[in-house]
Amino acid sequence: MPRPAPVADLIEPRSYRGLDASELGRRLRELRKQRKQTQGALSRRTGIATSTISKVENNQLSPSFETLLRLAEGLDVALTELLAPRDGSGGLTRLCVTREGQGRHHETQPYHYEILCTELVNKRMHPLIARLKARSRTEFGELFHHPGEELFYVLEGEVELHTEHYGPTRLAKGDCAYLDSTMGHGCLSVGAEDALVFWVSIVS
Amino acid sequence: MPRPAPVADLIEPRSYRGLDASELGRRLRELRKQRKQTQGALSRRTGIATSTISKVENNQLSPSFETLLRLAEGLDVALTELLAPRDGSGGLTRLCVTREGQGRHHETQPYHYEILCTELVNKRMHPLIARLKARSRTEFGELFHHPGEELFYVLEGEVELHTEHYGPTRLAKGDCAYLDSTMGHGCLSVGAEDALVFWVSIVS
DNA sequence: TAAAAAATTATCAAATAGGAAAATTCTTTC
DNA sequence: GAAAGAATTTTCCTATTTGATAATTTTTTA
Repeated sequence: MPRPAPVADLIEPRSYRGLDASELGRRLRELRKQRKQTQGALSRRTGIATSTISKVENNQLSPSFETLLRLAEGLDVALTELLAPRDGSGGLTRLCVTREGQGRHHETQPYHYEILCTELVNKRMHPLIARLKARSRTEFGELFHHPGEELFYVLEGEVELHTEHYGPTRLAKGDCAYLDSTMGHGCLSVGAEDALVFWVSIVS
Repeated sequence: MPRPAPVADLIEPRSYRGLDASELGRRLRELRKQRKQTQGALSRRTGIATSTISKVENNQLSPSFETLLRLAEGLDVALTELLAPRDGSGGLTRLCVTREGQGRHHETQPYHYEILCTELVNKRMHPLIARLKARSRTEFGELFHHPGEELFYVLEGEVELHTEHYGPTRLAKGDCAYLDSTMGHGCLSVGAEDALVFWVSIVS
């Protein structure tokens, strides 16, 4: 049975600022106006009564999932676009720099991790540098698997990437791999020295 | 006025596959099981009756926005995570490898890009290698700004990172920076040779 | 500015969601 | 494998949402 990756535990999930119940109406009206649609037009496109649309826009009722889906479709937006307007205007500008060797170090069986930019919480991607200690498939143990995606770039040494659904692949310095983390995966060092990779992971 | 980054144009927006009405139940149950919660436990956390949770899980009713919000909160996930599971949690296992120098090359004024893992669409992160051509702030021109977040790791040379809200920062080989892309930003080479960075960007 | 048209909101009946508790199904324990 | 316990589903009833239509407000036109 695959085990969850230890990184996943170290990574605090991104705090999401979605709409709260009282903002949905404003948001719906905003999108509709943007598209220069009237309630009537939106009603025709979605089959939802104008009276209902009015009540939603005025936060007088909490529409069902069905209704939300039809509204989003009628506005030609993804549901997430309706419910979680991308920020950017939210304007929380941030910057974080980690100098070579100054990350937070963390030891696991097959990898030594140096986790980078840990001062910055709420980031969506999680960069780290991993030194691959395992040198054989058996030494690695069970493959990791967890929700999300990850990619890595080989900085030093030679890597053998093992996954659940593909044959082992060799990667040399300068090579890059991208994979779906739900698929069992794990990296070994196969060169003379332990390999070093720059790794970026995104959860769920 | 800041200009949008040319990378943004090259990156195909992540194709969003939202849930349709009949998938919500399965999705809710999946998340709940993942967290090893019972309907009873989730009920206690959210104040929603187990009977209601059961009906939602079996697609016997279409929960209101209120209820959706409370369910997401009780599961400790963003609403979007409940409603729009990323591919990958859907178990579409994928792998993509790009060998050194084999990415898609793309020239812009301040950067030469080599975009990696382009065969894989629908990925959330976008890795590339950038050679920094600009050597002064004026040569760079307007700072880039676009929705999303990005990080980079210095592979060669010396980098000066300019941003809208922070003073310029020098980065040497092995250093890593993480930033909010909505803030104006741009990198210069300040060493003897053009600097080379491994860059990862995530849009919206 | 008055009248007409369009858009939005209020009203009320019908349909659907949501909760309490009983009934069932699934797990554990002996 | 039966009994006990836990988890889930069903039942039944109340609260809320939804749609049709009427009333109101806003916009357009003459």
